[in-house]
Order: sequence, then C-alpha cells, then structure tokens
Amino acid sequence: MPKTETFNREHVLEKATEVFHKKGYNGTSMQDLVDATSLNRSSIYNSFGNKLNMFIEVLSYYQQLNNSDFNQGLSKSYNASEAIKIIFNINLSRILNDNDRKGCLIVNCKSEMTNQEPLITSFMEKHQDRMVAVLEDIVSKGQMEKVFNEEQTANQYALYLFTAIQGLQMTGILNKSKEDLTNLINTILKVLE
Amino acid sequence: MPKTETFNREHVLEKATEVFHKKGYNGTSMQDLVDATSLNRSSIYNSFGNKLNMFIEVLSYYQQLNNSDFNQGLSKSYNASEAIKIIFNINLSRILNDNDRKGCLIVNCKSEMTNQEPLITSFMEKHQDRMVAVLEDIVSKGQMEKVFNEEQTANQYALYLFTAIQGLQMTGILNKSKEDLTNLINTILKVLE
DNA sequence: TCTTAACTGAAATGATTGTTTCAAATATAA
DNA sequence: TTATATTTGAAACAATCATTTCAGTTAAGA
Repeated sequence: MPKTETFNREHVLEKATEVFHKKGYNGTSMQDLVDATSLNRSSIYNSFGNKLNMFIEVLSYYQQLNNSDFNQGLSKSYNASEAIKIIFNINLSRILNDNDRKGCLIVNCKSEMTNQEPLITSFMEKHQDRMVAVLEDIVSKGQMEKVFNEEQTANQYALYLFTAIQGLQMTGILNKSKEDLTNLINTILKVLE
Repeated sequence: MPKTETFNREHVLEKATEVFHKKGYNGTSMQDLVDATSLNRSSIYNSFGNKLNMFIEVLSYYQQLNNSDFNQGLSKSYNASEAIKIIFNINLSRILNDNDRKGCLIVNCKSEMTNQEPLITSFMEKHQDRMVAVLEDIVSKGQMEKVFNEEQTANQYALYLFTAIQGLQMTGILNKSKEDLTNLINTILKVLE
C-alpha cells in the first residue's frame, strides 16, 4: 500500500553531510539542506524528523565512512607499527585533500555542540570510547610484539594517540605542508618506540 | 563636544566573550549580546560595528587574557623544561575549571569559521605563528641547555607542541580526569627529553 | 548658557529561521 | 481497477535574525 521513498537516502545523506561539514550545524539552514539535497522541505521532515535528528544521522554516516576507511587500511597491516602509521596516514591524506579547510566534521561538532546538546555529548563519548578501544588494541599488540615500549599502559597510549589525532586535525586546517605534517606524525609516534 | 562612552568597554567585552564562548559565533544572536552586556542595540552597533567585528574584538580580548596568563607563568620559570610544563599546566587547570565543557574559544572558532571568514583565517594564522614562535624560543633554549634533545629542530618541536595543546584542549572537553590528563601531558613531553 | 556631536532607547526594517499544514500526486496490495 | 497509506509540492506559520532608523537625551567646548 505505501508509496515507497523515491529518493536515495544515502545520496541525500551525502549531500547533507557536505553542507553541514562546510558550514557547521548552526551555520546551516533548512533552506541550505533543501537546496543541497533537492528534496522537498516536507520530505526532509518526514524522513528525518527535524534538523538535529538529520544532523545526527549525518554524523553517523560520516563516522561510518571514516570507519570503513580505517578498517580497509588496517586489514592490510601486518603489524602494530604499520597499523598506527596507516591510521595517521589516512588522516594525513584527508588533510591534504581538504582544500576548503573544513577540518574534521566530528571534531568541529564536538567543539560546537558538545556543551549544548545532550545527544551530541553522548555521541562524542561513544566516539571517543570506540576510537580509544581500537587504538588500545593496536598498541597492546605492539607491546606484546615488543615493537612498542611499555612505559605507559596501552590505554594511556591510546588516549595520547586519540589526542594527537585531534590535534593533527586542528593543525591540518591551516597547515597543508606534507613535509611538516609527516614530520609532525613521526614526532608524535616517537614516544611509542 | 562629544559625549563619551558611559559603559566600561572591557566589562562589555568580558560579558560578550562569555556568550560567544558558550554558544559559538553562529549560535549567538544579537539579542543574546544585548541581554548579556545590558547595552542597547544601537550602542553595540555604534561601538563595535557589527556582529563579526565585535566577535573579532572578543577573540583578541580572549587571546590577550591567555597571553598574560602565560607571561605571568613564564616569568616564574627558571629553565626551559619548567617553562613548557607551566604552559601545559595552565592549560590543564583551565580544562579542569571548564565545568560547562566550552573548550577553548580560539580552537572552537578555528573549527567553526576558518573556512568561512577571511578575517578569522588571518587571525588564526597570526595566532599560530605567535604560539609557535613562543614555543620555539623555549625549545631552543632547552636544547642549548641540553635538557631537550636535538633530534628535531626547535621549530619542528614547536609545531608538535602547538598541535598537542590543541589536541589536549579537544580531549579536555569530555575528559576531566586530572590523573589521565596529567599522564597525557607527561607522555606528550617525553619526546623532548 | 548655548551649541553641537555623540550616545541612548525603542521601534521598525525586511530577510531568514525551523517547522507545520494540507491538498494533490503516487505507487503498492488487494 | 480500486482502495489506501505515504510521499510530495507549495504555501504559510510565528519567531527570530542582523541591522537601521530616528527622536530624545546627554555631556563637553565655546
């Protein structure tokens, strides 16, 4: 009986992500989203509820894209040291390709909304837990393989790496020198040796 | 002949800074600023031009406060290693006192507006140059004093430290554990030894 | 004291905000 | 083909947006 959705939901999310990424949550209007998705106003409200809900779907979509990039890269790594380098190199190439200085959508959102929207706060807490868990796993393996030192616990190093990635993403907004950034990453990773 | 400003400009900037810091640039309305400063609409436009101009004055005001904190701390340091630790400890105590998870206004603004407002872009470039110069100075002294290694140039370490501070500020939005953050800072500084 | 230029207060500007409404169009299941 | 649930399009909603206007108040120089 129901008429099914005629638009491609993923394509709509992709377009909405572009806008939110470029302009931020508060800088994006419903009209911007209508224009970008070429969807009707009421279709957006019908399918996504409201602006905040749509944004949360966008965040998840963006996070999922990031994750599959990481997983794809990590599947090719044969040791912990390689794995960490792959994660940082993925971030490096994102920075170098980010010609319009948008930065990372998740970091941007964390600084814009974590203190305003409880739904965003818990998203960010889960995001950090997930990222730290992934990093902790890798560091832990590296410590067993004796390629990383054990001066700090794997969990402590994981929080350090998570922090470094956020810092790298912030620095990468203005600094696009591949040489500088590569050197920066080497310095960051030195402490693990 | 002119009637002079009756309000205290610094007090107004302080109140405006609070609002912008809490809600971000796009999240703050002129009405918010009128309420916070208890200044009349037209007085604000008379004295600050427009919203963006007022925000830029707020940014400078905030930056100036930060700088005087740093200078006050650094004047008490007797070597380079102390100096770096003081800078990180100032950041640490700011994080621990930031009960409403606002983060750093400059970092927030960098991620919200650098790709949208040329005036902000150049502010951020100058800010980075200034911070890196200060850090480079300290690292350079530390290398001469042989308390820091010379595996990287002072400038490279300065960019690393600048990046680490930004990362620390991002992590500090959600993580307020003094133990975790102190450990994190120690890990960050280890590479200099 | 008078003039003058700046400041102040309140109201009004038109544009834009997020969201709702509702009739018309549509596609599926019977 | 018909009944039905859903999507769609366009218009309308009140609220809020940043900014302007302007008459009235104020204080300093002559």
